[in-house]
Amino acid sequence: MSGQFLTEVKRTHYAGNLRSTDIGNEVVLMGWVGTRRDHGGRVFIDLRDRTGIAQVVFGPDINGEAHALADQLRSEFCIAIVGRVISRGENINAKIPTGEIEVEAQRLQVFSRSDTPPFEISDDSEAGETVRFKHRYLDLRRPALQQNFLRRSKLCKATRDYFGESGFVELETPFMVKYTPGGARNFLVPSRLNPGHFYALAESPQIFKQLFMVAGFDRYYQIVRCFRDEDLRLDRQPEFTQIDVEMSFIAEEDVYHTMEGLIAHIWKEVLDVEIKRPFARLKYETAMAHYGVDKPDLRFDLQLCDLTEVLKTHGGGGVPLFSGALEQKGIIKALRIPAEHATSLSRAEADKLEEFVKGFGARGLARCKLGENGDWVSSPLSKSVTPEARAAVNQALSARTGDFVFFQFGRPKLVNAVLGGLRLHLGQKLNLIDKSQWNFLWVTEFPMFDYSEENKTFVAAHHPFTAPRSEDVPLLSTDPGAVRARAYDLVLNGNEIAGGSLRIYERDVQAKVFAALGLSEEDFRAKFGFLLDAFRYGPPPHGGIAFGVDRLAMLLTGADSLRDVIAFPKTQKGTDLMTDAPTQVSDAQLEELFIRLKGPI
RNA sequence: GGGGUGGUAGUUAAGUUGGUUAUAACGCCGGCCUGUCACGCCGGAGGCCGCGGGUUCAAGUCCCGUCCACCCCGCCA
Repeated sequence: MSGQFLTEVKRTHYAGNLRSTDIGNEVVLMGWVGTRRDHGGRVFIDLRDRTGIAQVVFGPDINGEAHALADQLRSEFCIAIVGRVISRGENINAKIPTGEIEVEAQRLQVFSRSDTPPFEISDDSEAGETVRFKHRYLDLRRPALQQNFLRRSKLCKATRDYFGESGFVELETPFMVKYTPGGARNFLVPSRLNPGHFYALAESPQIFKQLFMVAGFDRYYQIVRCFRDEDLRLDRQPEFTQIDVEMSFIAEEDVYHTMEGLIAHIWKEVLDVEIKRPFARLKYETAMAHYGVDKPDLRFDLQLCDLTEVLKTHGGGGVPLFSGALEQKGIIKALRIPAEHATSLSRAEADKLEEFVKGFGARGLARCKLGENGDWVSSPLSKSVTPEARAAVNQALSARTGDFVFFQFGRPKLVNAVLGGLRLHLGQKLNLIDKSQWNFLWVTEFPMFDYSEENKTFVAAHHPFTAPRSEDVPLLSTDPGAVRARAYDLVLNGNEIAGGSLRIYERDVQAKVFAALGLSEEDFRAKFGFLLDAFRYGPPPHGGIAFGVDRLAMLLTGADSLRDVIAFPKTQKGTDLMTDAPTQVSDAQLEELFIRLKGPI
């Protein structure tokens, strides 16, 4: 019957688009029943589609049959309305865009009825994520979530338009690829045709996009799904989407310029916001020194101060903890909270910060408050510190009366993580962040290698095809830890939204990098032989970058979680509450794959 | 792998030093209502207190274990 209806009647308007200019028109709307207000002789419903809601009114004087049928309408019934747009006269609802009009229902078609939904389909709904994810198709009916996905769609369209007009070629790469060691843990896919052999799900199209450059496509992009089997977070899902880009015959400036253009285009198209270019830049080393992290949020200006040298000259300043840290070649850094912000930080709250930093693995959080005359009050440090050291520290910090100072000492990695985390935490807690800003920042000159304490070797910080800065190439054999890479990240308001590098295309440089990683050419041949082979045939200089689409969407929509911009997200344990994936499989399926489970689980 | 928070009606929450029949709001069902838009009024139904064990005369409440969800650290080239 409803099929017959649609051969006769077509939708003429979306509900949310109706305005007073439509008054007098016959319209056909299709959508879902929101709230229902039944007054007997007048029945009102809110008809919702993806554009918004319009009020529909039923009455015996308008159409008796429709009015009688409207009595049965309930939440989330899927219906069509044929009616006339009329003015609401005095009864305007200023809260909704369609509030000046309503539709007098001449005809009501019920396509399908609905069970009572498990939660209210509304932006005011207080239902938790667990129940919403179980019925995600209903959750996705909520206007706020629909707006997120409409915006995400605009983001993708803007991206394709920009690259299309800039001479980029959209190309696809395989998801099922060869397992490559290092980096993120891979999801594995067993090969039925090759028992005992496995594909990996691509953690990124990295190597394939480089091969596109070897092939001569010159400028490539793709909006592509990537897979990483690592622990999840608010801003991390096991499958996520990247805007993947690679270009030939370029240097860093070409990447920066082209990607700033992309960002500006996206912000203009999606938000109608003009983004100022060029973006600010910060060397990795400076970012770590001043902010303790490689993705600083520069919307507020608290900075860390390195006191290692100052306290060295004062022999630890009389503080046993400091001198102990210095003896073990640790560093000492401090975060100063100026008095005007510190006043809103009560003693109890400052105590709580100790618990906060312990989450980062800190033993504790030494702190002091600057009293009159620069003395340190309410601090265990005040008794032991020498007046000379105290004065020197105060000067290094430019500390004034009423300021709070937090100290951290020990291994550089820990000190920076703790104070960087504390800086961000206090920035939020003390309301120092200007939320109206879009603060873009290039972080440049990342180190080539991290030292792995576990394996006692250097490992690639980005990936092993990242080009070193040419002046640092000699250091590859003498001091790998000091080699800087031609790698860059794009940071927005403290979120890493993109990362990339120029790649190695010269055999001798690649060999030196392998050597620094402690890998023989043989090792690498086994793992990346196809890439090395490809590079024997005239590889162009090239480089690229990849953006996290989900994070971009999250920032563009103001969503609190990646889960609000991914249609069917997974829980923190990687399960799908709607489908129950992952599940166990039958013995027959395992048999076919030549897999035996190691029980019991 | 580690730390933390939570789990009570369809939903969101309250539940005191362990003590009668486990509350509320919204939602739902029935009735009434011609201007509501958080409609209103009258009536009603609805519970494996996450699961398992223990302590006790008595457990939503205390103890142990376990599962699930969320947040953070490690991890994410």
